[in-house]
Amino acid sequence: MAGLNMINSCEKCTAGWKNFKHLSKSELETVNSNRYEATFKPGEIMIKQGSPASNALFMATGIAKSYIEGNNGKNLILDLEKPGSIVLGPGAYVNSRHNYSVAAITSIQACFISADIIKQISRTNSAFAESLLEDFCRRAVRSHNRMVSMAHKRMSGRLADILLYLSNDIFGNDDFDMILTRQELGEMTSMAKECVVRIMKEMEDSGVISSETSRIKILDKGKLISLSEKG
Amino acid sequence: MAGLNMINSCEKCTAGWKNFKHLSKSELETVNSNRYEATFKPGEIMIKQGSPASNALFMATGIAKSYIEGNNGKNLILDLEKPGSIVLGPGAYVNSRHNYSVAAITSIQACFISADIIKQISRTNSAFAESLLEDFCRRAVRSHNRMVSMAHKRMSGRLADILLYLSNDIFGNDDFDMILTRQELGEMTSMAKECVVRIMKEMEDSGVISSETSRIKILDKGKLISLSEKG
DNA sequence: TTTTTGGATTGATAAATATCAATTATTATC
DNA sequence: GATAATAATTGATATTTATCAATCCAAAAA
Repeated sequence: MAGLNMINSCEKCTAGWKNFKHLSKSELETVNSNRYEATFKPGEIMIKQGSPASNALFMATGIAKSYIEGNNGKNLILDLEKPGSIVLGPGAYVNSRHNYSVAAITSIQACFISADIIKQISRTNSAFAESLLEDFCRRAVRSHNRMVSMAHKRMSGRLADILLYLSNDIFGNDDFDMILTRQELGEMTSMAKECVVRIMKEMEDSGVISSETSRIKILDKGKLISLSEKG
Repeated sequence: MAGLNMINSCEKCTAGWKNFKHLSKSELETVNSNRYEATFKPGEIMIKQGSPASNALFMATGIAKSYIEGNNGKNLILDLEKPGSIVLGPGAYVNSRHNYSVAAITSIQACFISADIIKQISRTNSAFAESLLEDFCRRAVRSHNRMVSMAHKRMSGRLADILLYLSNDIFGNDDFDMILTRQELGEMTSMAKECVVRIMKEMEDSGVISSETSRIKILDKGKLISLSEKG
């Protein structure tokens, strides 16, 4: 199954899930021989909400979105997934179903890793188990921050939060490709796509960002932070 | 430290955290001899956001609220805590700080249990560690549901969700004391307290509930569910 | 290059929600 | 039980946000 550019083995994987550092050679080899590489084109669904949570998804390259499909046809983007992180939804430990979907934003290389094997190893390797706990907890903290942002802030504050997230956590750069559509930005901030456009225009008019549809540059991070804090 | 009515020892605790069933006699005794009972009056803060996450809080009796204190003086109630559940915020595994506060709604008996001891036991008892994971994951799933409710539903749908939660998950009864103030209902649904009043009045006028300020009765659960689904 | 298609944008308008200012219960305190 | 303090309620109004209906643009396909 190996052979693509970056992924020859878990051990040599340039994206390497940091939790794997807790694994012994033989444990890592177990994972390595039970993984399935896959590539995805933008827009393709990688994990479907409601399907059996039989696999975790390791992100080797590219960016994906985790999102909940609401019952009225609306989506809520929970988070973006970047290389080096593993997507093992909490459903794996609750009802063995994925409680959200994951879809490729960019082209993606990924590995499916059996959830059973991850659970199995976590039963015999406590350091690995603890690192799993840490992963879930980090997501919980982030999820709480998202909730506060959405519950307490008006549109400009919410959009500021997402732009700061993209800049600080996803790209590590104030100048980046806007890989999300206006619609998706809305699904991440709980606002209509038209409102995304309008608020971004306001930000551009006031010199906070420069925006060229598919490219964003943060010109005044201080102002953006203050928009976020003002709410 | 023991001696109050319900709590003589972890082993005999009538509220018993179900995860403790995975503990050996001696592990349970370790927990038992390292717990600190406390009682709280309504309104008292049990865990303060930002403080060191040195203890988990086990709920023996009563109801508490977990809530995030936003920076503009607004609170967001994340969830209610009821007897038998343990409150070990994700911060314990992220930055060793509580990332939300917990306060008593009713009178409460609780035990503080050292977070270090819980972590320690989870390192040697994998079944217990897995049950901890399950707890965190259950909360994550619930948190996702809350996010969808808040992001996709209008006020009546959000309030319907909370009333159903109180009825199904907290009291197990369609007729219950409304232990939350209108303000708190608002902090749970992201709406102004005046709006809570108005929507509840609408529900009463349309025969969905009967409401007497501090007592709620769900008269037509079908309609309430349909309000929740309509969004 | 031309056509097609889906996303982006704009303006006008409607709907939802918050805020403000009183007023009226309720509950707690003396 | 009288009084004070807190919560609930109400109506009027302002703000925020969503929706609708056209266009406009830009990338992909023919």
